[in-house]
Amino acid sequence: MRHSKAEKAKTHKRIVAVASKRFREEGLAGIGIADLMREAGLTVGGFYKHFKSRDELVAEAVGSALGVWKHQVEAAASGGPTVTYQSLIDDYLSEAQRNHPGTGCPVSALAGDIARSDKRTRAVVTRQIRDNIALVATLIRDTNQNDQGEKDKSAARAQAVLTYCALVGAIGVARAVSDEQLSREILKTVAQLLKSHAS
Amino acid sequence: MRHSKAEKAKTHKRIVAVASKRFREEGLAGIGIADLMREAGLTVGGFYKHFKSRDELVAEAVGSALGVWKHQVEAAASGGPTVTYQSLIDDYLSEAQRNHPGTGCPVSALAGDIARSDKRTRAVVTRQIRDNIALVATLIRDTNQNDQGEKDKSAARAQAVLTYCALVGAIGVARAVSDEQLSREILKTVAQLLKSHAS
DNA sequence: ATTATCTATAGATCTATAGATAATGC
DNA sequence: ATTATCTATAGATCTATAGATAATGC
Repeated sequence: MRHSKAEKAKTHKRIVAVASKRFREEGLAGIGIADLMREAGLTVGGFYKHFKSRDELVAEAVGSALGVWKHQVEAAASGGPTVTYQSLIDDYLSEAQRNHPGTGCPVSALAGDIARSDKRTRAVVTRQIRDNIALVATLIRDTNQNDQGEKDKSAARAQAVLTYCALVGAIGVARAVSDEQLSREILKTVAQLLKSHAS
Repeated sequence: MRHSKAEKAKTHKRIVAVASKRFREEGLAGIGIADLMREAGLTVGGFYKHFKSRDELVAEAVGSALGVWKHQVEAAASGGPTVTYQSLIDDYLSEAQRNHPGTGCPVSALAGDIARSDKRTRAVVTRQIRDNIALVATLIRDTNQNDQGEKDKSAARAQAVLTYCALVGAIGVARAVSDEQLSREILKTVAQLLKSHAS
């Protein structure tokens, strides 16, 4: 019945991974502990040896989701010249991302829930959002290579803030709308305008 | 005990008004029927003489919230030259709007929940979002009075889509973030860039 | 006679805890 | 001895329904 400490750590990660996906799909209040544990191959009773409360899992799962997302973008960005500001936008606003909130950016899927969450969750999210905006700003400055002054640095940050918000909003609205045509128009239009504004 | 049909209609509106506010504040799953009825001065038992199910109230409350929001903007817009594309942005991205989701745009507060809602709710939302985008496009064309061609019409619509998504995203992110300074930077930056891009 | 509201409650959740079981770790 | 997991359940929800009450509406 009992597992080793190393096994427990693995189990812990599995619970967080399941929660991180299912919270994005169902909302932070949309799935219960029993269902999450079952999907992780466990039963409800073991939950509280891993987390003090449900809210603690929420904070960890949302933080993990944001961390994984940022890590993917960073890894791709440092991997070579194939990932750019443009490709980030096209990827973020793709129909695949829209159709699979469980593996996408947690801010777009959970912004409303996060705003209503406790201090810890919001603190984790705040740190990650700050990093994400900085990352977008870097991509923008990489795109406009001839601009290097302080003025362009703050302009790049401003554009990064707008881009980040527009991405989050566009995916959110595209998912909310039930008309496929309108949904696609939103994704395409926002992607196109964001790309043209940066250059 | 029993009220007249006219009274019942008033009661119905009161329930929808309370739900419309509280859903935006607490999320679509965040408040129960008993609490909503109590806030409307009623008890839980009477609920199902007004709605076939909780989901029916959700659809009606979200639709009502969007309708009221659009009506306010339209009424202000047709009331005189004081309401413009610029003032809409400043109002939407004000700290007052950020701090009071219960009376603000329901899409920014509930986008995630709406995407997970049933067909009826999403159909209502889709219609209203379409109207809202068209409304923003009209305001943009009023701003650039010398542009009247077909080309500018579609450019105005594209800009309206971006603006709408950026507004929704910016309020959502500004509410999620717990650092007041970052939150304010987001609101100010997005407002400023949106206004400068339109002209 | 009909019905808008009430009180009360059935049945289905969901979070958190208690206590048993069996393996790890000292 | 400790502890990671299990089964079982207490206690607090929440949606929806049943049946009573008293006013409207024909």
